[in-house]
Amino acid sequence: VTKPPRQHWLVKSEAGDYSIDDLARDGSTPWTGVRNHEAKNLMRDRMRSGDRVLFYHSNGSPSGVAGVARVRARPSPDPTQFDPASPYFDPGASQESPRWWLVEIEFVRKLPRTVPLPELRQEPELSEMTLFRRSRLSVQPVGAAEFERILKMAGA
DNA sequence: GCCAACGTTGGC
DNA sequence: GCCAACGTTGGC
Repeated sequence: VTKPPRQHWLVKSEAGDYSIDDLARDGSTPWTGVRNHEAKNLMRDRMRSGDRVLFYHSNGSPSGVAGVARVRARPSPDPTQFDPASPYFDPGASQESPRWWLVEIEFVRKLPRTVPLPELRQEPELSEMTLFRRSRLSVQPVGAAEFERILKMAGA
């Protein structure tokens, strides 16, 4: 039996909203609130338990990759879509046919330093990253070589 | 805080 | 089905 190839991802969060330190404290967290279909489809259909994830702080000064996480467990419906009190409530979703899905994200480590976006942009090996072309996609694939390169840049 | 990019909504 | 208006994201 051959193992499936390891996949790599990047997820974004504003540090003031939910940071790598928050994830370290919680251990793991359901990645709620994604309301973009492409990002949702990646979580529902492509992510596998054990996949490695770069944790990116967006809208920061500077923005950048701050930590490493991993995917845990199977995709499940995002419960916030059913909660009228949640800002992520979706009146068009139902328990029978959920519209939004998530995976659990588990803390692995905080990087020795946050690798800032301008530095990522300057690195030739990273020139094809989805991050630069699809800046608003909050869950996105990352190449294995890109992933390793960024860890090196962080001094990890 | 500003604004460009871009995804979504809704009128027609 | 087109596209203008609008809201949100995220870099700076």
